[in-house]
Amino acid sequence: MASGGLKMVQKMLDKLPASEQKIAEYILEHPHEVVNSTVSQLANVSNTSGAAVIRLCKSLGLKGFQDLKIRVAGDLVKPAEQGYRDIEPSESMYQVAHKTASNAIQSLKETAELINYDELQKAIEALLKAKNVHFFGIGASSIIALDAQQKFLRINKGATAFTDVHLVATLIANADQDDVVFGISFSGETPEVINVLSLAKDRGVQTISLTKFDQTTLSSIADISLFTSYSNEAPFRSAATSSRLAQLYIIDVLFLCIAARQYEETVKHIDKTREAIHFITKKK
Amino acid sequence: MASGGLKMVQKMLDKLPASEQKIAEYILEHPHEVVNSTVSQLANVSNTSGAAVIRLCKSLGLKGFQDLKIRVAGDLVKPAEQGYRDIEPSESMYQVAHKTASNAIQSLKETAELINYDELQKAIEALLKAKNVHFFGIGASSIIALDAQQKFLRINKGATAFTDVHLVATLIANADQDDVVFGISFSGETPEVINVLSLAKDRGVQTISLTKFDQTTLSSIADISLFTSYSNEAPFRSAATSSRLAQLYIIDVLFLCIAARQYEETVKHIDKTREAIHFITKKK
DNA sequence: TATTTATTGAAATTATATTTCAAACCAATT
DNA sequence: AATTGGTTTGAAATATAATTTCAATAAATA
Repeated sequence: MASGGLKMVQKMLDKLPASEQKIAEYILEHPHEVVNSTVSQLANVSNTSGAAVIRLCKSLGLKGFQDLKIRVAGDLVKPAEQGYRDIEPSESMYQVAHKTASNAIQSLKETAELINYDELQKAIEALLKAKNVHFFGIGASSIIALDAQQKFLRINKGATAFTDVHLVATLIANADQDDVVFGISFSGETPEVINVLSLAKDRGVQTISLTKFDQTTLSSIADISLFTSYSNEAPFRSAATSSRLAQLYIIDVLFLCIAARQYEETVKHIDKTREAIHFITKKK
Repeated sequence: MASGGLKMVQKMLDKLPASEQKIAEYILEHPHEVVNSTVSQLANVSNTSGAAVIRLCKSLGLKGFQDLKIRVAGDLVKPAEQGYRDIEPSESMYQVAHKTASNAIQSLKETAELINYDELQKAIEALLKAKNVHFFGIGASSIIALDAQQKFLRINKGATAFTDVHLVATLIANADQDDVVFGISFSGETPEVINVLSLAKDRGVQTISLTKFDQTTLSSIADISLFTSYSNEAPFRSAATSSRLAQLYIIDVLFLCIAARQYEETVKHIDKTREAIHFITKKK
């Protein structure tokens, strides 16, 4: 469970202010020491202050210093991971199939580890309360939005997934106070998605973002930010393979958490959906 | 490094005084909670006192409570669990996230194992030769079709993914001899998809199916059949979670095999695509 | 240059861990 | 049954650590 602390530190390293960076470097170099030290000890060895240590924890999206220690401790017992491998010219089908599977698995594992359960909790509460959820993504992310829409409609939650910015603007303009706008963009920098979330925020509509784990414009705008694992893009993966599975995975987790929270009701809705589809199909 | 905390607790269990034993039992039953709680929280939930908690730590030969937490955290980082498990009522977010991940991983592994490389080879040849590929799926599978379309368009392969049966019939009526109709249906029994593939076959257009691994109507109709792992449907998974990831995985494998076969060309097309998107985005 | 904005660590505050200690318990002995 | 000596216990006191606040400073922007 709790782990991935070192990965978080690594990822954020060059986006941090100087003092936090010094601490981050120390952590990466001496993870074993960190696990058994206190805030002020860490402040000392890295020539900074306790406040900076706490700030670093928060910058990483963690609850506090304890949380960081727990996660780093988790990293230290884990066997070395396989890592990502890109597809190369004239590779055998067998190799392609296996690399693809192991990249996907890697990505799922990392994404699961990176989940911030406080944010997830907030997202679930917001989604439960909302009358309508407007999913919005463009390009590859539009597919994630559609998938999410399908899922939520099945449990009788109003959901939209248009890709037309004008339409989405209309929806937001008329949105209820409890509704949610859910922006999806792997890079977190897609202008259309940023605009849509900005609009929503301006109108006081709640926003959730789903981006790669990073300081992205989108995640900084959103009230609640969810993340998938980040992996360096290599030419072929850029056509979005594992990253997309990770996004779908997060959607699944949201859906299933909500489903688990209202178990009986969900089962009922899903049964109704199934019957309805059966009815349509038989009719021909 | 730091781990084995749970083992220590287990070993000592019956040598401990009553109050410490209660705490030890709680730790063994709820290790996840323990990792994120304080001395007094643990004292409360186990109906003892803070002092007893500290005494337990010392009894185990540890330095203190922090040390215990770190070691338990280490124990919790275990390799992904095996097998499928359905979501149950009022499950914790953490459990949902991990069950979902391990189900997905399991499904991907199985699907990779099930690949028939002769059929895959045939599918790749057919797709390489085709001027246009018509992906067709309904409901959850329509999303897989859209994903496939996006991928193939990126490498300059004509691709459609309509859900309107009339439109698809039109496309097939006018299809080239080398074109491919690609039917997607997890159950393999969706009437619309069966009809579309039947039509294609009747018109002498090549057909590929993607279904669960089973004797399905769809796979028996298709010239080339591809499969994802089959797993008994439980109420919640029926909302298609892992099965859909497995379908996307197969699409990825197809795409990447084709990409690997025409490496230079693919890289060129993907670069062009990226530039085009960049251009559109900048324009505003 | 003036003005805002971000970064920083010392000190205050708050939370948490640990120790102390008197009371309660219990088993063995008279 | 009463006495004794050793355990065990948790409330309260204390010590330690984590977190927040805030004013000073540095960097960016106008």
